[in-house]
Amino acid sequence: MNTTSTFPSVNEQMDVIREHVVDLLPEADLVRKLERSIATGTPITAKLGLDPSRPDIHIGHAVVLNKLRQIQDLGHRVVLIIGDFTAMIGDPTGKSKTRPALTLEETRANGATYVAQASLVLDASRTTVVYNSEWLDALSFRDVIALAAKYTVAQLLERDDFTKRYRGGEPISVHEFLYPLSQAYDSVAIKSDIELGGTDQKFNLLVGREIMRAYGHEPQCILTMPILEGTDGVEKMSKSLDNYIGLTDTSSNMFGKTMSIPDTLIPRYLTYACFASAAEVETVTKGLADGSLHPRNVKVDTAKRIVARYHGQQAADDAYAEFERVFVKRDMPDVMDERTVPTSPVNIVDLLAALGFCSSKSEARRLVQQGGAQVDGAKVTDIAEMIDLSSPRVIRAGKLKFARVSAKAD
RNA sequence: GGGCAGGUACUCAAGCGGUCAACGAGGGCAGACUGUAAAUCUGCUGGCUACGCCUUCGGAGGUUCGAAUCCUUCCCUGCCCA
Repeated sequence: MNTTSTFPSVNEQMDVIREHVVDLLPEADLVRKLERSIATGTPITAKLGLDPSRPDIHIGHAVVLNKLRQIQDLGHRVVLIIGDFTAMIGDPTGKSKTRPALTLEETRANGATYVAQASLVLDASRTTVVYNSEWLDALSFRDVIALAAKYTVAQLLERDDFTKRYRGGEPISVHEFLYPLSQAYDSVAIKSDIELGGTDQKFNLLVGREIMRAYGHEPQCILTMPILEGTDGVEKMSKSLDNYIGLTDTSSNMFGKTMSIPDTLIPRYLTYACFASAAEVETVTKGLADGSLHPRNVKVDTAKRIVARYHGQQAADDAYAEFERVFVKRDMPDVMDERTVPTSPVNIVDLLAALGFCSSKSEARRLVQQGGAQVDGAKVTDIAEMIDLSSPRVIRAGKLKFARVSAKAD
């Protein structure tokens, strides 16, 4: 391996790493690590912990992944830690639906899915994937107590949500206190130089520093990225809130979802989903404020860039054309799911439910009665209407759901 | 271990023997208006073999013609005392 010339200068690296981050602590330590990295020709290790109970990645996660990619492009390496250990335990309180207990197979499968999606952003050649059960399973109860002895309850209560829940009289289980510690122990295990995460992870990342020090390691630096708001513009992007843009969403969906974000979010998306330069974002923000730029056009541009990032420029242009056709000219989409149903004349309500467009027949009934159902572009408002599917018809439910449906040929 | 306060639909939160599938708010969905934005307005928001039926108000029993509402017991949470 080549040595010192492999890496850009410390200043250049710091400029890249610092861009768009919320916290980078402590910068001086990172400078020192980078200097040593250059001197020894050794890449630094950047850590990211992943929760395998939710393997779907969206562009909110991609904010951190993009930053990791930048660090990789500087010549460094990334270690993805799949948190299979905690995922296998689940949440003993049974109160959190976000942490169902997974089997070993599930954590492996989800981990693989996660890595596959993360690879859309990361440079696989500089990425290592590890499972934290590897070392956490090996700890004895004695080890755990020794670990727990290195941190105090007062320190743990500094964490925002712990404080709030404690003050608000809400339950906090002991194992929840242990999670930050186990995550910190991961840092010890892989000797990370820097750990990345969303701003909501800041506390946990900092615990990693303390614990590393307590185990005689050089503490990691921490880097946090903002939590990107979901398409509703208020809540953080998440699968369970269904306000997310998935990395594997189709180009049209990706485009459409981006178009539905509130205007106020455009600069955020431009910055964190497109990694546009601060100068450009500044220009756009100004343009939007003084009216010289139309929000809709800026949003189109943003949507195109997001789609291009994951599907390529051609797909982005196509998605835009499609969007124009369907939502501006109110025409039919060019491509849509082809579906078949077993019987031919079929009741509209049964059809919508069978297609999965509505989760129950009652819901389908409501949709029809409220004028949200169309067949070949014509509204169907009678819940008793029978639809003839001997030839394919285009079924539309609400604004977004389309399918070309025919009766099963066999 | 003792005392007190609680556990209601996606969330918050009313209800305290029948008129309760359960007020209200938020969220969500649909429609109008738009730029698939925001704001606004309207309707809907447990399920079904629908003018009726079934399942829901922490769990299990019980009282009653009838319970989310009363009783017993169990589970869970918070606070205070030990």
